[in-house]
Amino acid sequence: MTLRDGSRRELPQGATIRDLAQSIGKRLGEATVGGRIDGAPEILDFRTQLSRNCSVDVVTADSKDGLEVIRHSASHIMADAMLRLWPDAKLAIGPAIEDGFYYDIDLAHRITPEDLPRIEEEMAKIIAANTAFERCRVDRNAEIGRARERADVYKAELMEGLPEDAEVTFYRHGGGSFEDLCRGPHVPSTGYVKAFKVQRIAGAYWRGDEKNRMLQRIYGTAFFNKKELEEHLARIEEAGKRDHRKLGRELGLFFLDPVAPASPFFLPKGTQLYNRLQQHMRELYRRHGYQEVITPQVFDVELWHRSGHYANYKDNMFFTTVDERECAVKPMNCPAHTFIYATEKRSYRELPLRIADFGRLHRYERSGVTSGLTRVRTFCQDDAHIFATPDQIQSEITSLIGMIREVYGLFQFTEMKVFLSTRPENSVGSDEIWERAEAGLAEALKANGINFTVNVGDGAFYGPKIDFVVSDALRRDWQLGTIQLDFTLPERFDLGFVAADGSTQRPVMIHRAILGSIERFIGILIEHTGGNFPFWLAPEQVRIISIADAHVAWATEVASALAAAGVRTNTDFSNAKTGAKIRDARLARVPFTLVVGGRECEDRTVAVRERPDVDRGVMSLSAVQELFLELERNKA
RNA sequence: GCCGACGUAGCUCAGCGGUAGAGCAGCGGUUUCGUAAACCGCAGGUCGCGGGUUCAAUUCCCGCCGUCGGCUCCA
Repeated sequence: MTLRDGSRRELPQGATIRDLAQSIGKRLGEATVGGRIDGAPEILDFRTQLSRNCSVDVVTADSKDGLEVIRHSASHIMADAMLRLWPDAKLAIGPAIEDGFYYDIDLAHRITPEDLPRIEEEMAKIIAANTAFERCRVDRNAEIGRARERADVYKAELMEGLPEDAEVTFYRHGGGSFEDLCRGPHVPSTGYVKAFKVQRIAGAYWRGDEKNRMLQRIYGTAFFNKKELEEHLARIEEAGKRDHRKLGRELGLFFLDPVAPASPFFLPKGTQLYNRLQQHMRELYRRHGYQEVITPQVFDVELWHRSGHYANYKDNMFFTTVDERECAVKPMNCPAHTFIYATEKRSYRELPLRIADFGRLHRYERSGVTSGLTRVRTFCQDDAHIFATPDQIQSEITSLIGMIREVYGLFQFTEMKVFLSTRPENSVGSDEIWERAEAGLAEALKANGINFTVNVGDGAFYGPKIDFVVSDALRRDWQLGTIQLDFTLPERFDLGFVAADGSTQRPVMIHRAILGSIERFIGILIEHTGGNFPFWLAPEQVRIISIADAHVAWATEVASALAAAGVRTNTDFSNAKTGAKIRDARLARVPFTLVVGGRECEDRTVAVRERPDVDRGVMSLSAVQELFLELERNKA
């Protein structure tokens, strides 16, 4: 066998992954929970027999892959615990997921939060017993019969979904007291699950289909050790503190009200942030050859029939009747931009034509899916449509990737994942057009040296897309930017340009957004920064605090000078104690606090304090002005 | 939309079949203070909305609306 590090080992015929690990060291043997053979993606059971001349990656409990095995085993243990508490429960599925695991069960008893500690107690007993996870091959048809007899419909259905000749395996623990249909792998024994928590209850449809019965889903998580579990739980708690809905209220940025469900009201501070972001994008547009337009809000429904939105998107649209004409509020800007394009006969010399629009969009979202700023019914995107010749696609996408990297870097989103989404079921356009578009995007990504994952069937109805997903400070993923290629709308709206040879040709449309929606981006930014926006974005950049009434005159002079220089300044001349005013400024996440007391009045200076807790010492008025202008210039 | 939980003062939360409470914020006053909360007082609520049960409902039941956690969907 060959090991990951390239070393080779000889083992007797029939040796398993674990034997191999044992032969290297006793501790490695014990830590082994599975393995990979010949670089295959699946993790195999540690009992898997090795064939001759294979290469093996040993998966140990403390690795990332091992964690997946631990979590999967924890989900079995949780299922066992629930069956002990409610013997009539029917098990559906229980996989390991990103941050833990879940198990879907069908149970007459409504599980309540009070039940969770009971489930944990049962699980602890099962783990303390430390019984082996045994793997057994079973006869598919016999097991389907057995499951049907017990009315174990979910397992029966799962097995029926497997091919006739599939190898069907069960995993047992507790000496056979619990068994479950499962491909595995699992840890050697229940005692390997050393740190777990049962977290919450949710509803979930069987097989994710809302036509099916709703099951009860119990979420939990497990880690290699207690310390990692604690860290994870602490991160969840920190995320709760940074929740943009909570900070949005505390910082006076925005609020929501039932009079307009899922439609945020932006307060003056939130609006400042909103406008500053837009202003930044406009600066970027100026450098990249974009032209901004303003387009209507409500259109005759005929437009949406023509664009394909009515057929493919009407469930997400708002309709209204005006002068007996049926109209729809725009959910996207693209059809309007085809009209902008078509106002003139276009020459190839004008292309690429880049049309940007901060138009307000409305999309009807089902009541259960809306959330804070991240999923709303009215929003605006940093939207633009690029009308280009087919051979300009590559260079436009390359330039877009550059813009995207620049913008995300500015907000310190350092990790970026890229997804290429292909043709969905509901779509318009010919196979040939789709193939060309998908290949075009893939090529452009490759040309830019970008690693990407393909999401089959996840494209927009008019074209394939590239999505850009960033990781925030708490390692949560958010989709921001998108680039969508569209050969269909230009056809539907019969757009053309005159080529160099005098022939009329069809342009391609590139739909693109970098921040995504401004609303959602603000929500993400609040959580990413915990409300500590960079100086250039902060709604209130500086707060000036007087120590006593005698200092108000000089403090006012400082405030006026800064305000005149364009710095967003507030004053706190209330009769509270200095400590209390400092505290208020901190809680408001104001980047700079200038304290003015007797000494400062005398020297005509200010005492500068920078968030989070840096004393910048005493500075002259001109020095702080220079500092702030510098920060603004550098977008720091 | 579906499953579950929740909805009490501007905010965070307590209470509970018998006239609704705290802290913070707000307002008035005292204090003029040097880097994370001075002190005293006042005011603030048809207990989400509608119906039902009851002598009596914020409390129990039903419906609706909204919020939260998920499912599905998605910028």
